[in-house]
Amino acid sequence: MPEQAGGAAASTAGASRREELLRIAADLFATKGFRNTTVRDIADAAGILSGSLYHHFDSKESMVDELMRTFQAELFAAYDDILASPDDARSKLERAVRLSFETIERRGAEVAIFQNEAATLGQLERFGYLAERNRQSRDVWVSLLTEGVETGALRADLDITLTYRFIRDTVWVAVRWYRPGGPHTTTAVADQYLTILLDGIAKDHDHA
Amino acid sequence: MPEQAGGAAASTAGASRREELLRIAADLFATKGFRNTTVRDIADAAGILSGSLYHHFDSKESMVDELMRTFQAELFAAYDDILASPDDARSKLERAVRLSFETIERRGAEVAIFQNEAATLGQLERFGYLAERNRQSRDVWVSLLTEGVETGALRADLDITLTYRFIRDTVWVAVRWYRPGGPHTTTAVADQYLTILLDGIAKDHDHA
DNA sequence: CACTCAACCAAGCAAGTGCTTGGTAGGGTA
DNA sequence: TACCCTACCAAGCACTTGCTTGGTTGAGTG
Repeated sequence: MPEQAGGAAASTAGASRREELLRIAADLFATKGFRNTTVRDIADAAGILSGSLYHHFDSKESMVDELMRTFQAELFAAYDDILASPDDARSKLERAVRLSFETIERRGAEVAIFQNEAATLGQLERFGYLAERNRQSRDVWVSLLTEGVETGALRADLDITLTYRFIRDTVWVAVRWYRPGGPHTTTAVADQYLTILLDGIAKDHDHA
Repeated sequence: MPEQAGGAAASTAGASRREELLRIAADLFATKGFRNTTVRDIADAAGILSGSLYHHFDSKESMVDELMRTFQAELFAAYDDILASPDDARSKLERAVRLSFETIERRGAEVAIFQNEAATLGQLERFGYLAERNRQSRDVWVSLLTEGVETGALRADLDITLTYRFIRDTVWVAVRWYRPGGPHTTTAVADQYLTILLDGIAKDHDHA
């Protein structure tokens, strides 16, 4: 009788049922939005009834909560790795950029959810850590850029704050159009962006 | 008796009540999202009851529809101006970038709504023109970039499609953080972005 | 003065929403 | 055999949501 199986159920074999449901929810949150996704949507996609979700999770809210917490923990561990490395500023900046595009590939749903829902969810006390993570992230980029300017690797006339925002916007909003398995690899995308970011799109006449 | 006036009512004096309500709705759609904004939210902000909105509009959906149609018409008229100008490719590209940031200042709510809801709304037949406008916009940027490469103003090794996406993402997503009356003018923001986009953030050692 | 009309109110309906409650099936374990 | 535990079902409650309907008000207009 339980041979319904809506759609994306039998994918992750070894994972627990709970993780399986979380992934289904993540994909729906990412594509339809959190508020716009009903518990019945999630249940349908999993092939169960909506009430059965509450055997695994306290609430719909705690599903995003768990998704965001684990995602942020993973991401900032990677940031820490970069910051702790002995590389020069330019190399670390490059690594940070590449990390973003790779994260979009590996954790696309989580990135999309964070991009689209952080402002709304952040108003709830429970999700206060999202704003805190935002500050942390800004500090990472600003310190890398500042170090780059101070060591002479980057131009001295940059507005660090604006530059940070431009970079952050571009590397994360790419989640809207980047598709794993599509025409571009994350490496190709990162290469092209780093080329533009570092040297610009204008033809350098003085070199020709 | 009608001295309720929730909040942002008595702003546009000469405007008709209808336009006033549209603006209130636009601000709410932009900050809370379309689906996440209820007709009661809009009515409260206008100081009336939710049912009274239906004296002015057919539905909540037709409110966004009207907002998006007039916005797109205005924006693409400006694009056409740029395309029709006799300037060289680099100047036209600069104008297109500046136009985006200025549009964020003048029509911030509409830009935010389009950025956040186009994917969701676009699935409805009624909003099919949003996808069409997206294609038009891409064509504008791609043709400007292509002309730039062909005339030698831009580097020949650019991936036009990726470059287009990077530029589009950065100039439009700025609506998330740019605040009119804040620390930066649109001109300052556009100047800084054009500097980075054209010449990059790396220090050019060959010039020193 | 009779009439019109834009703008609104008061009340409520039908559909959808998150979540609860009490129960069941079936595999493992003492 | 008796027990337990995970994963689920069936039904429904309380609330929110977009929208409808019939009526009211007050500023005009012939």
